[in-house]
Amino acid sequence: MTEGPYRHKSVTRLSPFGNLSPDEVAWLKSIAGPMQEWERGQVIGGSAGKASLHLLLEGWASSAIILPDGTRQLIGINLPGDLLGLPGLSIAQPLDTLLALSPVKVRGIPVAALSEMFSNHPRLAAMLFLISQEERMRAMERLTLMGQVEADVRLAALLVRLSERLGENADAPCLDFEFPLRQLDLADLIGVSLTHLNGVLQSLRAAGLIHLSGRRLRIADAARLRDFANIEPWWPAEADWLPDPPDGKGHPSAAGSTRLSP
Amino acid sequence: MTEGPYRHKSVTRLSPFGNLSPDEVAWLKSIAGPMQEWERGQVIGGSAGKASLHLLLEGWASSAIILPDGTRQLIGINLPGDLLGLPGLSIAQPLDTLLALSPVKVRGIPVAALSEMFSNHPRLAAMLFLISQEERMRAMERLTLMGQVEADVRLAALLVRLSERLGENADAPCLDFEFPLRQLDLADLIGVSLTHLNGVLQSLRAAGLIHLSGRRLRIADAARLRDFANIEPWWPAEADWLPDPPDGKGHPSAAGSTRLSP
DNA sequence: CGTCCTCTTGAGGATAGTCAATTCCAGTGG
DNA sequence: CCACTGGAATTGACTATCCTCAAGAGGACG
Repeated sequence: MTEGPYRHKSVTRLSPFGNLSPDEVAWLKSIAGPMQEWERGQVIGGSAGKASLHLLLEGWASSAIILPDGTRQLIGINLPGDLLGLPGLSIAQPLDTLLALSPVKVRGIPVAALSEMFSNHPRLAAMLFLISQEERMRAMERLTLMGQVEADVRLAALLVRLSERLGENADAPCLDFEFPLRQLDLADLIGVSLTHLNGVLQSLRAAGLIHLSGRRLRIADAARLRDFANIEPWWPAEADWLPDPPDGKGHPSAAGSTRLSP
Repeated sequence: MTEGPYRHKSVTRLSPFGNLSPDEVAWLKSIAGPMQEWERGQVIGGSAGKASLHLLLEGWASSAIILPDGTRQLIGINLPGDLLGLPGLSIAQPLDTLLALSPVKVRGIPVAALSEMFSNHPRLAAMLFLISQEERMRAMERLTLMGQVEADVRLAALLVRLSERLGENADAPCLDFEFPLRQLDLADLIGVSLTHLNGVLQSLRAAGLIHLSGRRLRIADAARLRDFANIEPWWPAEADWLPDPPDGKGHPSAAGSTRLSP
């Protein structure tokens, strides 16, 4: 029972890049603080403006940048297993705020653990590095969509990526799932007004691409939705360059093969 | 003379987070491949679609995502000292292309060097990790501006951040500098059409905020420009958690103090 | 049965895109 | 010295996406 939450919530986010050794798993289990819970709409960590690291165990969250006039941009959707707060480490006055998009459970991670990870667990550090690059690439894609395509395509792309991530463990997009976001959250994700988002949502519904009601989303026509969004499936890289695991189990060249072999 | 380029082109990008030990500097000097040059508009590395790492020595570059219809989004501006291509490591089929915005000089970095860095130079790895987080945060800010403010403010913000980065070494924004970008590049950076960008540029000129002509940009009123852009100055974090340098020179708690002490 | 949150719809207006034509300017060659 | 050339910058007219303001409807919950 103590193994369960770790296998499924935190370690799975690292394991796509290589199987973890027992030492690595044990260390990961040792660094997280006590469980905390936050309600939808609350700031994870209690207050904005100071850096903190949190491992998301349950629920959906988002990093948001809130402008002086109160408007906000949601950067992306964070799912269980994600490590929240890394970008804030790089800047003296953090720009972003961690918001709970649904009721969430998190565990704090002390920043000192990062130092220990880089010193004593180089392979874990490299995996975390890769995950961060992946999230950076996701932000780049969202930036591109924001600048180059219209709101309806942006919304479709957001939903496609979300269904892909939710289906990661099954190696297939998840087509029917709990959907805690409000329309205002979607509007702040794709950068349009609530009024306009509503119209865009209606058009996707009218086209028979999605069904959204009662906090549940069903993707009615995944092929046409992806076609409309005009994006390719997202495959993680084969990370064949990672350092050896400390105990020598498994060849690094075999790392990541579990997900990528079709 | 062999020391010079490294001090000013590659190592300066890492040193804000802590002074480098001789070992670290020597290792950094050993990993880069031969110098390559590319013309403005060319794809650094020769062709899009395959991951590669390059250290930018001279000129301006940009990571771009090019959509099937030919439109492109420039993610950000890369300056000498930047390491290009990191996000591409995380995804099997890279989304982005590295473009030369001016004539550039780069040196290739083998991916295997990353593995060695994580294993044998943990402090350098942690610094590179932090730099990546900083670039991720920059992408997040640009995403926010794209979604929440209008084109003229986006352009102002872009120029403010650029002047800050160009003046990093002097601890003050650079207000008068060579500016190799074409208006089409600016348009693809802030996500508007060339026609519209031209109008926005005119309005900034008419307001007396900037002077741009003949491949040179002068910021005429830095205070009002920043006020118009509505952004705070960007200060790197004090990275007081980095692992110790291998030879024990200098305390980690003093790392980064050189830039942040006013 | 009211209250609050959320979702929905409409009208008018501002921001930004497309299309098209013109000017400017640095090279380049006659 | 001057026409030719191609990239870059500029301008205008028209259209479309998107925003603001406003009002109303549905639903959960006390």
